[in-house]
Amino acid sequence: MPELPEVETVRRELARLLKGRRIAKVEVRRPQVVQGEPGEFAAALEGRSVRALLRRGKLLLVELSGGKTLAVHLKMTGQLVYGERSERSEKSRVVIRFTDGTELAYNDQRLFGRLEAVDDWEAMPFVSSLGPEPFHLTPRKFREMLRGRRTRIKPLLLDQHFVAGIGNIYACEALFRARVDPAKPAEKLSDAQGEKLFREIVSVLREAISCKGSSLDQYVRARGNKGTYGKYHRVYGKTGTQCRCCRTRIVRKAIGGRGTYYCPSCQR
DNA sequence: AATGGGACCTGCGCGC
DNA sequence: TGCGCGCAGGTCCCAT
Repeated sequence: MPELPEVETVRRELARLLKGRRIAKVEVRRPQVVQGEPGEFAAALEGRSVRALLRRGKLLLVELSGGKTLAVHLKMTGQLVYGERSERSEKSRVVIRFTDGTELAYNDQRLFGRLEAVDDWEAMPFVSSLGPEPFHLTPRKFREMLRGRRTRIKPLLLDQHFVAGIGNIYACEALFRARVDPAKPAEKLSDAQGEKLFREIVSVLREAISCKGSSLDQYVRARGNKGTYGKYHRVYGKTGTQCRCCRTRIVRKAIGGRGTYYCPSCQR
């Protein structure tokens, strides 16, 4: 799923749905998706109430009473779905039941995602290694961050140590909109290109959030419904369709091992 | 420092 | 119809 816009959507929706609810019981059906001993994981959460929902990059944080936080990384196919007991599926790997009988299910087809109960989420190694949030940067700062970076721009955008929250879809879409070749070394972007790319990153992320994310395969919102940004994708998954600017066919090519969609004629 | 490959998993669509 | 292959929105770890 889940790049910044999808995680942010789930964060906003779960904030309304979960705040104030008290956890009665945590059922770990697949031990490998929780960090540490399942029994300890469950015990750390049970009896606590939901205070707030936060996000850092693609990591979702459920802040609980008594100083604990549930950290959730959805990776490729994780879902957090709130509802009634009957809404569980066979892909529900962890089920968190609240005292009123409603549930938060963690569903995951591929079992890559992780749930962890922590005391200090900001001290998590994953969190302290993250780059800045895109929304906290400016075009000028972003452009300066590209200086001296000889790596190709697209893998750099996907590097969470560089900037947090951008994934494969939004990297491709932002590069297309900025007309930047995904294989171009980052330091070779002109100042204008660097700033343009940053503005396109921010606008594509904002537009995707306002559409509640892109539901291509597994990603769903907090009540199980889909995000609609996929219909606005200009290149991602669009191999063979015509570029909206120049009619050249969009191609897919692996760059840094990841499928990359772009217009070979517009993007320079 | 940067890049490439494999690992972690399941399941879908495609070509033969 | 069935099978094998490639591919999938993420991240980590290792080798070069």
